[in-house]
Amino acid sequence: MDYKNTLNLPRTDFAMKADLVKREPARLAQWEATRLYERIQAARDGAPTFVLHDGPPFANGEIHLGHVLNKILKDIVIKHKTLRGFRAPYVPGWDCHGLPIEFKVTQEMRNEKPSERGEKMPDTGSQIPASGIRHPASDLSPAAIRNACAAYARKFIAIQRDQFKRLGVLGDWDNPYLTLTKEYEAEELRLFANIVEKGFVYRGKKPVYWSIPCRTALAEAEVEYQDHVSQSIFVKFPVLGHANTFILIWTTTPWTLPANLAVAYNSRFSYSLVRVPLDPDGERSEDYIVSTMLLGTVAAKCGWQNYQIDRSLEAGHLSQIEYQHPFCARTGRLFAGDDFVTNDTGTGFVHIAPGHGLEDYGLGLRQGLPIYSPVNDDGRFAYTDDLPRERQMPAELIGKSILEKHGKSEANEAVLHELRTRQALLHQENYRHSYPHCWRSKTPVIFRAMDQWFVKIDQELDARSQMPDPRAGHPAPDIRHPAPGIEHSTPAKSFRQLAIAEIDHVTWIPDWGINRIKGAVESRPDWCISRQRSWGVPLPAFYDAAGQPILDARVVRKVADLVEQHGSNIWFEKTAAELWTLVRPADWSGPEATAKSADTLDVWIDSGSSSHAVTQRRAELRGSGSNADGRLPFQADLYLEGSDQHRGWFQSSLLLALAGSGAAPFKTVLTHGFVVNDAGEKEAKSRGSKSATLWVNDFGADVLRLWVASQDYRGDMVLSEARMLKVAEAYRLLRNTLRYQLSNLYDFDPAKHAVPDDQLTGLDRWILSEFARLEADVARAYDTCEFHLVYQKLSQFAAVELSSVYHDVVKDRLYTDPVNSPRRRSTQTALHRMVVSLCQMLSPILAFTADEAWEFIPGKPADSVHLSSWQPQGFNLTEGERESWSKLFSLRRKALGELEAARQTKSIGKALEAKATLQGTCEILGPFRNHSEVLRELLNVSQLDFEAHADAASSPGDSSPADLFAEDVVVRVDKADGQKCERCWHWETTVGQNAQHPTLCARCVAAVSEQAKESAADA
RNA sequence: GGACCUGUAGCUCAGUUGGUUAGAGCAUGCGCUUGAUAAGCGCAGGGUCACUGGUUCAAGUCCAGUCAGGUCCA
Repeated sequence: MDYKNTLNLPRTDFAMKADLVKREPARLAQWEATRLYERIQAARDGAPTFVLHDGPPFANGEIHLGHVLNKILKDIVIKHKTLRGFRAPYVPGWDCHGLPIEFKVTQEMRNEKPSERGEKMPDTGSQIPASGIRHPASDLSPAAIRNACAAYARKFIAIQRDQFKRLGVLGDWDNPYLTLTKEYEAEELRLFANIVEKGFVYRGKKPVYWSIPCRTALAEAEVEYQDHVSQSIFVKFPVLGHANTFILIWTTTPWTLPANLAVAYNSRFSYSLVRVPLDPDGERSEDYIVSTMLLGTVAAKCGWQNYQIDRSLEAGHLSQIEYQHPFCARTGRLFAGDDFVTNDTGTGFVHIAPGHGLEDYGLGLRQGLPIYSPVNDDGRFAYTDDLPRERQMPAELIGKSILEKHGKSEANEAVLHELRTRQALLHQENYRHSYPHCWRSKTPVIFRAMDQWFVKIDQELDARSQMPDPRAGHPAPDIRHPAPGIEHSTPAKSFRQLAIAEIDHVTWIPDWGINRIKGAVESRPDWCISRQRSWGVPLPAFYDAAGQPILDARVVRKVADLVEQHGSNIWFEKTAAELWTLVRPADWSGPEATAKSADTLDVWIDSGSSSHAVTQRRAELRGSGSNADGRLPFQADLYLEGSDQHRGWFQSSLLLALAGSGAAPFKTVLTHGFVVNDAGEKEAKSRGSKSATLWVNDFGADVLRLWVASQDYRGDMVLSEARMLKVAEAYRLLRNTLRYQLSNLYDFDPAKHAVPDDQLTGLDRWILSEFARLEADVARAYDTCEFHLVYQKLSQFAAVELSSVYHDVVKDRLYTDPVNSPRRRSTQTALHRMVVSLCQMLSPILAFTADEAWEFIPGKPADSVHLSSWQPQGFNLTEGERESWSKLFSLRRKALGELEAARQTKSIGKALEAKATLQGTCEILGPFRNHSEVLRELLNVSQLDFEAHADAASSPGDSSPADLFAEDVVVRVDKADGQKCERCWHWETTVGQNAQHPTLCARCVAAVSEQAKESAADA
């Protein structure tokens, strides 16, 4: 007889081989077909909400690993919150405007239809690719560019959406938010109107990056740093009232000298007045002021011989000095610039041209200097209205071009000539450094002040910008902090201070995030929000006949209404007069508009407005403004992005929401690091890194998701082939754990067979108590968003408590006990509880696999694991149980050692061939004797014997009972008695005693007979 | 160059308010099993806790500096 058929061997259709690359798309299709996301939302109707607001990726190109990391982390959060019973909607978004798209599109348009776009190619004066952006001097109409950009963005939105979905990210993919929709643009303009109304927006002049060949301002993202050789020069600036005395300034941009209006020193440095002989006998000499620290190198470079230090000068002296510009008819003064005047190169004096540098601009602004930038759009010297013409540069310089050709520029040469003829140039050398270049033309960019629109950060808040505290009026015990309103506490002086105060009302994870955001807000200059671009939301300003700007909140709101109806193209399609007629307030008393702004808004205004354009506008996201969810209408519970967004989206969102509505748009902000390769370097396509989609195609989304969960995202996350192979190993461990449990539940119906807690066997009670601890740990790790701990806890539990202990031990009872034996059903009860909860705990991470396994659970509580809710239940053992398990496991460790030793000497193979004999005093052996069958199971041996010797022989003295175990027990391993039972493989002395079943042990004879009886009864 | 972050076995992570010979899983090696089998079990090896100084009776843990890597800025 083949007794194998009488065993309850495991069965399941849950495959061992994951085949994720095949299986996942099928499951995805099933989720879509059954509208899983919508069903989840419906199932959570009325539940407490948790709103994670999606930061919009740029709708440009395929997704990369950074996107993968970010979206999976968000999805883990959403799925976890859903699992815990929250209604956690996820509305994905895309950032659609901006130069990268506009550039790509205009390039394509030019390449596609060279004949249709007119033949006049502006003369750029250098070898610039014809495709370079030349807007506003463009030959393409804004409307045409905008339509093409929109199509381009939508194309990539579709591509990215499918790639995100493939990762297992559930969300409202049919209704994402796009910054290009008219609803979004309208809300953005309404928020902008609030900010205008409160007096935050002004028109001013500030240096921006300017690409001469492309004739356009560039954003930060559009410049790239490259090595460049500049002319480093030391220039004599005559000190007024002291003949033959000069400040020695240093610059690497000679062409900015005509714009010089001041000189900066460092008030922490010491300066020296140095007398330098001009001829060998010292008849004639000149006095120079330089930094004492740099005196040595300056002297060496200038070839000074026999110079003497006359005296030292401190900040107090320097601030008194006035100097004569070396070749312009004007004078200037010295100011402290401690932040940027360094002691490592130069002379310790930096020449200041407020129209040509950020630091210069800042200093100029503080000191009330004009933002003087005598350079035109072509990059040539030109007079401006900032200074009387006679105080500006000599006429010979006008028209000289700054753009370098073959490393030289007319403007630099002319300035150097000017200095040489006046004997003001003391030293000149090549200076190699990294310098910003235009990403298109590859030429060095210049800093040039232009009229731009700004959001003011530092100016004192006037009455208009005082905002009612949106949190006022609610007792709001749920809101952690007292309201920050100006009227409620010490008045904040500036918007910057207000923002920094508001940062304290937000939870930052990890906690150092607060330093990053504060640093960003503290150091940021006024926000330049205007761009000379087509692909963006129009900056809804007008100009009157005198060229004075008109920006009025009522007008902006009317524009918003127009945009809501027609889309923002209307701004570009209609004339200024037509627009003005449509939006002019009835009671308008200001000057009439004659022109409209051609600027668009910075894309950071786009994405930064999403708190209002999305969270507040969409019903499923909107905060109640009450204690129910503790959220204001535009507030989300969580923003989750890479740490680079402290300076980006976190900041723009914070500033806009605060300026417009008086509070931060998020309650918690969580940030993560970046994906790097094996060598710890940033992953980049240019380095030949494997694309995100390839990773998915090679390993499956769940393995990629497990990789995300496996590492601490607070630091950088290493992704490599080798690492993924290891994660795949861990995946298999988890999958097999689920498979083992499912395969032993094939005949289990929880409704019929579940055993109550108090009737479970000791071993099952033990594992359930361990499992309860795991659940508590995992729940805590999820709550604190430490997913790597979830991964560690789950995989270690699967490996240790389950695979090497419980699953291994329990096989015997599951396979060999009669189907309905209380012992087997007890164990199945435990397995069933665990597999339900394991699937749930894994489901935020292994979104596909957990749901796949879920299908095989008998009597599962919901259709999909993602519809289920998880509430960890405790499971308490009695104190006595705890104590005895602790003893039993300690003895198990010891016995396994002895069994291994026996295996080494080949006296046994597997443990079932062995008989273990415990030797010790009666007192010590007592507790083990009471659990002898449990212990035998734990050791997986066929027989367990006890040999007590006299207590006196090895008196443990006054040890407490808890100490009385393992160490004092000797374990002896022998070959088991009797013969191997064919059915259960135990060695038993009862084998051969039954005539009908001569190869079975007594226990198996009973089991077989019982089963035979049952099947007879069934038949 | 500045600000911030990270640095514990080959890999991923623990390491509670500083307190005995620094832990776990995976991987590796050697065995066992072949009724979870492209599975499972056991045992073993493997760490100057990045480096250097300091505080302390005692430092992976606190302080300072250095190095390497990252992010953001210049």
